[in-house]
Amino acid sequence: MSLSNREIADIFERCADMLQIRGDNIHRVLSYRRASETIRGVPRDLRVISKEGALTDLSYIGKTIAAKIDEMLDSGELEFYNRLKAEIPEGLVDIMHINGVGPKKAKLFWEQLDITSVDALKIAADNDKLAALPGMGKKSQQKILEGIEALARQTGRASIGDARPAAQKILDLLLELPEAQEGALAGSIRRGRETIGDVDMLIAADESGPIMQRFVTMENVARILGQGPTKSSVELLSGLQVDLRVLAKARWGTALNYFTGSLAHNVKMRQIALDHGLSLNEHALSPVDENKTIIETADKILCDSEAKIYATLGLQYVPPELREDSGEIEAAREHRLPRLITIADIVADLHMHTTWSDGKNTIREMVDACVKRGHQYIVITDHSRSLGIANGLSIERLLAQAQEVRRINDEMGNRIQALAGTEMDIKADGSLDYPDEVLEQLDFVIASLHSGLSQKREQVTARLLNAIRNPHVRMIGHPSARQFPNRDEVDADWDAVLAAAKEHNTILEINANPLRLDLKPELARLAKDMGVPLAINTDAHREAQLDLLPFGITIARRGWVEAEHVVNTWSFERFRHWLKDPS
DNA sequence: GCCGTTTTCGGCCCGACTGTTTTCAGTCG
Repeated sequence: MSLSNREIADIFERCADMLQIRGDNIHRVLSYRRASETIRGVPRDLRVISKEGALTDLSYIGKTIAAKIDEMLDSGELEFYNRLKAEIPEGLVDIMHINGVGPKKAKLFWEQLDITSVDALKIAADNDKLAALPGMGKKSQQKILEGIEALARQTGRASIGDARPAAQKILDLLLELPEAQEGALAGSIRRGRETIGDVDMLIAADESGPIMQRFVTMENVARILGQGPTKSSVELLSGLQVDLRVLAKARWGTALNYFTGSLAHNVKMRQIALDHGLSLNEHALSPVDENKTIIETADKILCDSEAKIYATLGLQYVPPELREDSGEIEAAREHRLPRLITIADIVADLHMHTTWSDGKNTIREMVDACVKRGHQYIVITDHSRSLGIANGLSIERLLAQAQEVRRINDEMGNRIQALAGTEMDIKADGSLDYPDEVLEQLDFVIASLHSGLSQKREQVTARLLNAIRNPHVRMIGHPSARQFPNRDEVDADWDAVLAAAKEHNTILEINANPLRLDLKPELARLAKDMGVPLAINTDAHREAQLDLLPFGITIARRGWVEAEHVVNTWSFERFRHWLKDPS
């Protein structure tokens, strides 16, 4: 019984928590945390990487942790973890995840009151048992009760599709105040993570009081987690936590950089700053002495833009989406960062639905909506006959729709090119939903997984490969079929899928719908590196969803993707020519 | 436990806020 990447990452994270409760060296704890994060970001199967003997090529995976990974891959267990569990009750890890409780408090409750579960902690707090403990008090006890309630409310991370607009609304509200000079979203929203743990935002102002007051008294605030002159935190009724920082405009660059993260990127930036004899924090770059202590008498370097920080440290400017310590610092040092794709590069949308299947707008309405958005060409791609729940098209209806699309295309003249296509099911048995003689009558064929998503790896991989090898299939839609928050990606051999896509020049989609965001960035980056053609599409089921493209662009940028890799940045002439002769 | 343009040892980012203290420890990001 072997373990998946995610299970291995989870175990290392729990090891880190337990080591921290035990009071181990914090840097040893951090090593396990970093290893866990690295593994979460690895798109390939650890089993394969292990066979290649390349585990220690991954960042923060050394000999010791590589051996532990191998142990888990071989036996499905980790002796080290089992020993820790015998020593430290696992329930303490859950206790540690209560807001306001860290390793020291968890250990205190365990040692003093023999508390080893969140339930037991709640009972102790209800019975006023915590307040008398050293370092505790009535307020701390109350905070813990609130933290336990918040834990129950939490539904995990929010999707960027929900969090980004909600955060922008709050920021816009605060920017109406006369004191607010400038504002920006920071943190994982600015980096474009698919899911958001909490919201960070920044406002430049000389006087913070009125802004903080407005912030904590917004009508959708459930409780105030903290309020100070430079930093305040609230929990919204939706359960989302929002942190606001207010600072002077002259320090905008260092502050925005610091609060955008990621943590790992910041750590490397600080190291590089120290190499330059400078200490980097959210306020400034400050000269340090040989003990790395800030020289208070020396002039600090204030940065009102992020560009100034990177320039001062001899680095190319790093776009926020790349700031994950996944090679961007090294590339910036050598000035070889990619020219990331932007929304302006997109000239087409190759995946959308209409009332012919489960869409809400007619073909003509969608075509007009795309003209309005400036697209040069689009493809109408309704569902195929097996997807009954989505009113999938029979062969007769499919061919009738193709005629209708071509008629409308003629009507449109040269305002736009509308092509006839399909989003065809890759059925559970691996066969395709329409025969070749039907597919050859269409301009563009997408093949997608919608069923049999929990099949074994060999089966799913075989289905994807069969679709990729079909000469009429030009694109695989939302290749991993994941959906936030609940549906995991399918288990497939992505090395094999990417290699086949490269060989057959089959496009892999980056689906822009915030529920999907699929390919995920890590796989998009692998695909790009291999030269697999990509496309960024909305999969719109109604006109308004045509505006979801920016979410797909963000994902592509996180995958280091440039415009050239994405076929729907190409002119219609080039695209049409490529369809005929993809080599 | 990881890492190296200070490379096999000796480092490892740093400040704000809170609640408990009465100068600071714990937590968080």
